[in-house]
Amino acid sequence: MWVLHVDLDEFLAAVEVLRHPELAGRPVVVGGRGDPTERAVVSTASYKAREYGIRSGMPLRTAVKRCPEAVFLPVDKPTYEAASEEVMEVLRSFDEAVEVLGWDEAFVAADRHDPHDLAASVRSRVLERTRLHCSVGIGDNKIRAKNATDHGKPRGTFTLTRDNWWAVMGDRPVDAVWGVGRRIAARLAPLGIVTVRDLGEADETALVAELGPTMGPWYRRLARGVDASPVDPTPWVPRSHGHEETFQTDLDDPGEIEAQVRRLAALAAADVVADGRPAVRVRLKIRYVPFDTRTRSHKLPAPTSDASTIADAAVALLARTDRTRAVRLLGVTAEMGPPEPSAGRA
DNA sequence: TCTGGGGTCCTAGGACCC
DNA sequence: TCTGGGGTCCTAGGACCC
Repeated sequence: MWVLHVDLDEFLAAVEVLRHPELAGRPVVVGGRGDPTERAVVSTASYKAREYGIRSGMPLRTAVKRCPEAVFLPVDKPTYEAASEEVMEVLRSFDEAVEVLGWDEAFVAADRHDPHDLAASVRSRVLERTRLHCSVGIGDNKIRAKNATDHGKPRGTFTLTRDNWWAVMGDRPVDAVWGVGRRIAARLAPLGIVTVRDLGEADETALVAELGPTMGPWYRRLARGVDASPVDPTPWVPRSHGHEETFQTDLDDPGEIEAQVRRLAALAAADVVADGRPAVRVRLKIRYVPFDTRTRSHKLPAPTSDASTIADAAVALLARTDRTRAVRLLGVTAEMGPPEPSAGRA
């Protein structure tokens, strides 16, 4: 039993190059509103831009310093969503389960003895029908397939199984594993856990002491590449809808802050209405200057899709924050109830 | 490297109840 | 009242991913 992890190469940049062919081979940076003087970060840098050290998550202002001649383009969500949907349709055209992970990646079940032909077919059919290149990780489970893709990029295929897991991953830093980030890596380092092998062979009680009874064993399993979960083709049901904004200029006027909270709440409420499931909780996020972030949340007395109820709840949360400090970011999120498997009693 | 915007999931502490 | 133990709900925050 095999799993493929399909990941588009430089996805946002590649989509932009399709409609601006003259940009092929140039350093292209997609992020924010496409203005490198603004507060925003890189969503995707083309491979050419990466040669200058530009990476996802980097401030645009840093990116433009590294490569002043790069082409900066705004994030065009509807276009990428449409391109993503085309790709996912191609993946579903193979008679296998497809689990979508994001705009540019998905797992595809490969229920056969040899998955390599399927991997090759996926890459060629995606290219033929969408003109987009992708890389494919082949694994004996989802975790190994996901980790394999990095080694296949760009435009390639790589196979990771229990047989070569330690040889390929063992000496890499712990945060090379999908699901282990810089924070966990920093907490593990003092325990002498630095490599993937260190984590996979770590004493479980030490991990439980540091990371808790659930997460400790979970991270150890990740580092061993152990995963029995199936490719799940169930359509995604969102748990929440939110909007947030980092302001180009910090906000210090309370009236303006409240107006912005209402604006963001209206956007979140519109998404809730479009989703067709009422909100049960409203969360306010506020990031003060220079960068410390607080959240306040409130369970609504009753589920609602009413925009003014949601906005009033967000403003009530704002009243529970420090209103004397300058504000860099505001966000409002509406959480829906858990997806209902069937119509229960009220 | 002066640090976006969309999300998900887990943990811990306090309130409250029996 | 010099106060046990278990369970659930709510809230805030942390960590991760693309």
